Amino acid sequence: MGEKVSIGEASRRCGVKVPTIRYYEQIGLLPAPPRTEANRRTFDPGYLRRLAFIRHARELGFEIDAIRTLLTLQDDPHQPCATADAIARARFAEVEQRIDSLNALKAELGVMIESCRHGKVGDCRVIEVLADHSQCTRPHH
Amino acid sequence: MGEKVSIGEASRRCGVKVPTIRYYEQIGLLPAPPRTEANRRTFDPGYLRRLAFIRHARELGFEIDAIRTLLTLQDDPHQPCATADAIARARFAEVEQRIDSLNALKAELGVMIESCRHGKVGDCRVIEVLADHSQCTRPHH
DNA sequence: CATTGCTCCTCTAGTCGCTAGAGGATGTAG
DNA sequence: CTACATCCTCTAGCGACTAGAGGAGCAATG
Repeated sequence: MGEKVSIGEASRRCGVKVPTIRYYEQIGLLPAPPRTEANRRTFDPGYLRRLAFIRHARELGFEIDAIRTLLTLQDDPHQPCATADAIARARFAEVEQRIDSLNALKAELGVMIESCRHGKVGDCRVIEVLADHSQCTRPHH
Repeated sequence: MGEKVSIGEASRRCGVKVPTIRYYEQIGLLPAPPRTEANRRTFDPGYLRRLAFIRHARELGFEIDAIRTLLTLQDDPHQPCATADAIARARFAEVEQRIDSLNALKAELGVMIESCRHGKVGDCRVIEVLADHSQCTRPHH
């Protein structure tokens, strides 16, 4: 079944851009794949799985370094998964925090936009609120 | 009242780090302030207001380029504020989107963490879900 | 067989918004 | 007078890519 594919095909299948794949190889997140006689990279199914793993983890906002750790964990299935769990939990906390602060932001922006009466800049609440932090409803930041 | 202050004082008052102030000057977001005889920058109250404006806008997530526009708008109070309004609305939409996608992410991470039974990596749901996108509850990304 | 056009290769440099550090001059307190 | 803080300029680095130059190979059509 699984045969070797070109970098373009790997890109299409995994949803990772060609230069990004090369970049991952360059920084050592992925090993250098074997080449054809014409010096082109060839990707086997295992490699594609790793690539898809990375893509998914990146979408979930994990940093490259965290992914590096997760990948090495994945390679040794007998290790306890406490590390993987900790990484996921840390990311969860980050995301929660980020949501909170974005919600505060959204409220702030909402007030700004609401109270803009679309006149001249001189009376614009958007500009005014930006100019004066003390007008913020909450000390969100 | 308003007298001229040093870069360190400006930094303290506006909550913008010293190198960042110099950086803003370098990229032309702020004008080059006058200097003392000993070549030190001096900041007057008007400059400090601009700096505070920038800081607040950055906290609200506006990009430097947007801030550049907002600053020039601020300088001409007779212009209609439609542009400022549009910038704020665009940012609002961005924030909303970001919140949505972070909520999806949070759910995903929550499921991962919940179903990790803290055994070996080989059975770890965290690793497993990352490796297989199709296990995601929703096609959030 | 030749040409066209796509994919691939390497390499360097750019993006954004800072941040860090070197190396040196000046200001302030004890 | 001597510390030490603050200031100056300049260059380089961060993360995670992205863009572009310049060149080679491969597949399909005429």
